Amino acid sequence: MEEIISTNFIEEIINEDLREGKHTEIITRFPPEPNGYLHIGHAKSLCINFGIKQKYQGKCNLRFDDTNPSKEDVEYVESIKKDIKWLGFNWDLELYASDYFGRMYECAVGLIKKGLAYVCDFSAEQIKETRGTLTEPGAESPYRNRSVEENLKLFEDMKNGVFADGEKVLRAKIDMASPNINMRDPIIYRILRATHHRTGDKWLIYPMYDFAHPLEDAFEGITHSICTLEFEDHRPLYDWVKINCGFVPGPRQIEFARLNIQRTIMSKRYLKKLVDEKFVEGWSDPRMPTLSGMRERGYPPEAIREFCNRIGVAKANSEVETSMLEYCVRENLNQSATRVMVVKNPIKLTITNFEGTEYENIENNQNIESAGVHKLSFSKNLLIDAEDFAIVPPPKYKRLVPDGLVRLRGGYIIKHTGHTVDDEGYVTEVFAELIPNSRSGQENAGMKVKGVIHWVNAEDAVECTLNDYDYLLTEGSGDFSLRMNKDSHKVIKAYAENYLKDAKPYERFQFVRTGYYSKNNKSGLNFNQIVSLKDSYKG
RNA sequence: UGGGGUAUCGCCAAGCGGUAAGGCACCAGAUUUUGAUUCUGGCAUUCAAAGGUUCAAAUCCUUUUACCCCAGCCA
Repeated sequence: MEEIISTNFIEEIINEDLREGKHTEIITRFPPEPNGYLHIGHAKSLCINFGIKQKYQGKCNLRFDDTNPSKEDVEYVESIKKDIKWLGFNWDLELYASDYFGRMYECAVGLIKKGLAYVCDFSAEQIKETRGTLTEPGAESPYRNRSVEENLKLFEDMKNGVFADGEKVLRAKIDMASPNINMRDPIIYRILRATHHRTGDKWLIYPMYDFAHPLEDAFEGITHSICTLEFEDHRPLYDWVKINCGFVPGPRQIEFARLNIQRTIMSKRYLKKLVDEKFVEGWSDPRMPTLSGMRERGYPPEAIREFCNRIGVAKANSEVETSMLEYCVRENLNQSATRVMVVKNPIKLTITNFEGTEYENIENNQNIESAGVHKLSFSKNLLIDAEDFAIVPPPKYKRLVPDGLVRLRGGYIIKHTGHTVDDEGYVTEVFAELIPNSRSGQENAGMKVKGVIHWVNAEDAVECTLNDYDYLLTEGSGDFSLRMNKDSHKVIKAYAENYLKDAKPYERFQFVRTGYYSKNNKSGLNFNQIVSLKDSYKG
């Protein structure tokens, strides 16, 4: 096989394994527990695992790690599948840890027969008490030296429902004095009477992660089992199970640093709390950092993948700035989104020297020649955004001012001639006259103007709602208390070009900000710059 | 205090003994009918710190420091 250039440490490991002839095909897996929706952190793992599949022309399985029925639900398996597809990945095999319960049981029996596992009668409290501490060794259980026959019988009884939940557990017999707490006779099977979303009430005992995971990987012939850093301490146990159940050399566990994004909640537990306590409308609320939430916002899946490529893979804990993600979204939308004019806070603009109706050709996307144009009607009754006219302009203001000139994007240059204000001093209507022959290509088109503003024809503009997604759910500085504002999700009423009327059924527009008007505050995404319809990204 | 990890620009991140890639952010300028895009230029004499080895060290050795993870019958 020809040498593959590696771009991160995981690929380096794989390359070395390949060089040493350990494998002929590389197989990875994405193993979510169906207890919540996928979020941007999972996207990183997805990109790593499916990226390896693609790079080495191997395989990547989707395996639901459903070993704890008390937390899992089919709703989650469906959402997970949908989100992975949306992100653009195709798994080879769709598997469930629960399909292996029988084989896992046999492996446990095998361990007992080898004298490497025993049934322990300790209560949860007793196990905790005898586990020792970080600095002190644990104490051996008095049940540790039961005979193989007795253990076999007891374990079978556990399976057959002879005992109550928590009455007994199966433990691996390793080393209660190990400095690695995971090796202090870890529990590998517990009794749990809960209806499993796939196996129903067939099983009363369920394997623990540390026992189940290496077996799942081994059963499937996974070559590289990629997980996050917190499992580094579990690797000795992973290998212990693998070896003692007879899978040698078997899969190799590799750990990488999970993704953290500045001020973004990335823990399933807290995301679930937000959903359960109705801080949001659900897992797919556009404020959520879930893949489905991002889909609702109009984030293209390609942008998320690009983000994952750019942040890289390493073992150092890090926290990526949100500007990195936003950049990827902007970069993609810049090349794909149809530009549409939208006025979010409308004031009337009356053109005093124009009658009738004309049509302007609006470029769908200036960055793509083939994107074409669409028509926008023009009349004397227009709407512009309140922010685009200022009686007293702030410094460096580039839009309409009293007696000033400004270009209506895609149309004429206009000159301010007057305006009216209400009792509180807010502008209610602006009057202007257009400069004849000032449209693109015409003789007066070259006039110097302050800037270019958005507008819509009041006579046929459509009302729409926009998500003001300034607000991604964020944690308060330094703590995870759920004190974000419930109202932080603004849905703005706005007016858009009539062109959008027939676009597609939609409830809300998503828009992306490409820069704020204020120079020192342009880290966000820009309102009237790029508009993408969320439906265009429905996968 | 036991064990396992990690430290390279504000944020990610290459680098694997031969004299600090790249991206984001930021700054300056040019183009521009989106204050966008695009384009050009600037942004680590220094790699957590201190010693040492070497002609040569971010890379090797020693010591120190900081941060992260582990005591669920969760994953």
